[in-house]
Amino acid sequence: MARDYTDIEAKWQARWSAAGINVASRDERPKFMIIFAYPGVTGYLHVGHLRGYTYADAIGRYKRILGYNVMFPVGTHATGNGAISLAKRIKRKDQDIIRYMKDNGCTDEQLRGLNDPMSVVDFFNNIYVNDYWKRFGFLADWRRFTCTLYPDYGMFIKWQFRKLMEAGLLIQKPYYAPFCSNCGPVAIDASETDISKGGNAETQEYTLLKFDFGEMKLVAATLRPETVYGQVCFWINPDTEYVKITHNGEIWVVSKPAADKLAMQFDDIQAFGTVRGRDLIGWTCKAPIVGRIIPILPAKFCDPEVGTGMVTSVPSDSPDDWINLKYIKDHPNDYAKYGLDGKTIASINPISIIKIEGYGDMPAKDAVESLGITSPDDPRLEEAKKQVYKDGFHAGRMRETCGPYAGMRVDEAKDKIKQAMIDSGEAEIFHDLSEEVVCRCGETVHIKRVDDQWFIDYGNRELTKKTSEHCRDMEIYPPEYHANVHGVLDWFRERACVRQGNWLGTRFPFDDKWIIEAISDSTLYPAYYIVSVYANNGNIKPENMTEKFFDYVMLGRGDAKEVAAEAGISVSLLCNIREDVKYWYPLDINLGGKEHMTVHFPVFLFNHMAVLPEDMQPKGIIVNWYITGKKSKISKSKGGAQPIPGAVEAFGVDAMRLYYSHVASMFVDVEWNEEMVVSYRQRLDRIFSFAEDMMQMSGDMSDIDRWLCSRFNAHVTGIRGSMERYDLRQLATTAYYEMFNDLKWYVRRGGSDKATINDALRVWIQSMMPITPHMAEELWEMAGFEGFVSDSLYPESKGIDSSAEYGEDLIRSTISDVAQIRKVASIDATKIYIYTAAAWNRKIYSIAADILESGNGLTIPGLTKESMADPEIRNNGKAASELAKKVATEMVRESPAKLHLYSDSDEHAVLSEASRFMSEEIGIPVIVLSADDDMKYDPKGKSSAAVPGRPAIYLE
RNA sequence: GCGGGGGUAGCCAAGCUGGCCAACGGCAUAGGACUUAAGAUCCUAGACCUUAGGGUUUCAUGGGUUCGAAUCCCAUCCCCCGCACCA
Repeated sequence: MARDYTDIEAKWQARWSAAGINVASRDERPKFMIIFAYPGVTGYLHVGHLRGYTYADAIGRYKRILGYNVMFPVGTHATGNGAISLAKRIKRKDQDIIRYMKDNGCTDEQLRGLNDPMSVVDFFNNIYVNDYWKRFGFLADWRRFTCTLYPDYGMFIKWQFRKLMEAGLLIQKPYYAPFCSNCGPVAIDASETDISKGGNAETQEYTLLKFDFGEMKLVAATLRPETVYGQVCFWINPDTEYVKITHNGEIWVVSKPAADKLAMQFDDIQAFGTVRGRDLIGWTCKAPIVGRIIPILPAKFCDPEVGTGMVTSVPSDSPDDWINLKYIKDHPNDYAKYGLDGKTIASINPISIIKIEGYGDMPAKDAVESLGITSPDDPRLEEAKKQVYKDGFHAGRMRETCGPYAGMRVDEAKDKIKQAMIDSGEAEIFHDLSEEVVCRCGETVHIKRVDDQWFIDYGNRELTKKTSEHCRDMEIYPPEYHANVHGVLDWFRERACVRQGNWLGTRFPFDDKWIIEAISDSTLYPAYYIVSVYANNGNIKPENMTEKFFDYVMLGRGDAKEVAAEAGISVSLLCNIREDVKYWYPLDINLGGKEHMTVHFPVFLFNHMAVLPEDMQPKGIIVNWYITGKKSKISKSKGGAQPIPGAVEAFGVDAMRLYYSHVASMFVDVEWNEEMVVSYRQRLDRIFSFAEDMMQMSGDMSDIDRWLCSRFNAHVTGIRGSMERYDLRQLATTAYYEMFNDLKWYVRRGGSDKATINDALRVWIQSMMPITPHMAEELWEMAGFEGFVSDSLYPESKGIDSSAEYGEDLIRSTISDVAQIRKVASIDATKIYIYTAAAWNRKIYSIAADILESGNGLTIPGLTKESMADPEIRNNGKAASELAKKVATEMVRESPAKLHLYSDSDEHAVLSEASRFMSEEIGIPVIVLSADDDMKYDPKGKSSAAVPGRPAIYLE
């Protein structure tokens, strides 16, 4: 039973390749261009990644048999520092990485070659193409393969940026970037590519509040500038040594780490002295905005590493402040050593500033008390703080103590108060990370102000509007994303598009010190696949790819002769490429994982709109969800996931492709489950054997042949309809279950006609080809069909034979009714009598059909009256009026054609024909009689219950 | 918080432009066929009740719209994801 799928796969992959059916060249057919969002080259992929890629191939294959000229190109994205850090780690023989590489099949010899980033990229490019995509039977046009680090690709990116500049979408402004003093800019993300600690850190915006203290200013950093009206004291860590710095003509006092951080964000910071925390305590300072003179108190919780190491105190709304102030008030004697007298301490009283539903005057107090916090060291203070902040920010209103802001919503007041203080010189803005971030080199990462950072202006109103409008006409799946993408586009603002430091990528064309970052160089690239084939075969070199060259081939700008001369290529080549672009673009489908919904897809759309004309805008997006591991996403960096070569070996490519396609819709995460894959593989085994058996049959035509043809025509219509929506799961259900079941029923019913079987097999194999192409080719060949099924043409439906289907349904439902009666009545029958309905019954259906056709509407009185006009019907009196009533109520929404099936079908002939079959199925002799037969055997008078579609049954 | 998605029978998972739905399909389960046996395969059953093909109650919970709702509306509870220089 077990087949060698590996051999079958290899055989057909080789034949496809030899025949070049994967190659996409311009011709007269309509085109279809599909890509999947290329993966970043960051290591080995696992079985989950192949899900989306497989969908792209299956869709491409389906379009191919519909007669489209399909282009399915692939590439990889290697921009960034992934390859750099991988190469570094291999070079320094990092044990984790060596083990990871070896576990995935990398040999020692290969490892030795992987000590520079480009070797790493080439190594993985090779694996992706050969071990993954080709191994999965993809009909991709391999000649078009490209990678973001190829020089020719870089020329295209430079051109893209020149066009963005031309469109006024490149802007420069200051930017606050995570920065390592050794390595330059670093990326902070959960996968921790650049850093060794702090992947979840966020950049936070602090407001620096300046408190007059003699000629100096004590500077506190706060995330809640709206609470300044509640300031009643000032916290300083007595054990910290603070530094004095000058900035903008002012003298500031901040912690030493804060001074260093400030120096990265302000140009003029000069440190010139120190001041001990304990020396400041007991004095007073003047709070901004309120002008209140407040005492300086000691607080150990002031961390010199956070903010400025000084904190303004708003006990009404800050649980920390509340509990600390309470502690001091309760233990005034402990503070005498700081020169604080009890009277001063006692005079400090919180000021109520924010009204929140469900809280009293002092939200901080309520939060602290409801959690039962009594000590300043309680770790639950963090929770209390979050709760108060959250409730206050979203549900709070400023009280009358807040001057001009009284009555305002807190979220609104926050920005206004902050801005007012900045305008009056009482505050400035400072950026800091929410937790410690450490660079891979060991240095702590801080936020640095970059003045001349380049951004792509995705906030541009006109661009957003045009892009958003275009999306309405696109095919975007799932539909939820089609609805939601507008929101995502609106939400986009400027986005930093270049960076410096440890980075592989294309140099920014307007300033060489910048390198284009990883999102920005992977948005317009589908168009480049049209050109890459000419770069790959050597017809055109990177130096030929001038701005005018791309202007001509992408935008049709300029004069062919002049452009060709300038670029140094022939006019015919130039025009040929231009024709290719006109033929292939726009892209029909860009398929990618759900992680792309908020970043890649929007910028993909924006860049197309910004650079290319109306008729080259993308037509479709499909988003696929993940295959996950137990409990968590199987991550390529974590290892341990099922490696692809092993899985392919164990299950076979087709079984995996069927698994991806059928186990769930595209739009839901699925937990990887080997048993499922095995069960799909078994289904393929069964289909294989069954199809082989069918090929051996050579019987005669019978009624069941009409039925099978009709069913398969319905399936063809169904598949065509589902695939309009790219619904591969429905395709799989039809091809691997419904069609299979129908064929089994056909055989069970004695079907064996060679011609019918041939037709059915042809369509069946074609229907399976998009998902299990290798098996399909094998069967196609065994059945003796010409050429490749991958290269065949899918038929149109030849129509439905509803009377054949009606007859077959009648037989099935009769068998099922018999079974049910036997079960419920627990009768041990020895013979079964089936009575078909009397002719007058059918007449009523016929009359009902006429009424429906006339458009008068089917009603009980209407049908009864017309029926009773017929003497034969009237003779049956009550039974007739009952049936008329039943028909009128049940069939009121049916089509006349359906009613005619009831009235015109010769049920007696159908069931008599099938009586032997039914006897075999049921296991007891079945005798078919007609209610019209006066001489029939009918001891219990059951026959009168027979109606069309439902013969009477008597068990004896 | 903002934005988005979801809760379906033992498990996974379709359906969700309202009626063809007791609800596709798979896995697991039970009965039968085949077999010396096991396995594989095939058929049948599958919420509950029912001695004639019938009935009753289901699609997170509670309301509502409708002749009719898993499907539409409202409220509640619970789960998941994205929030930027990260592809």
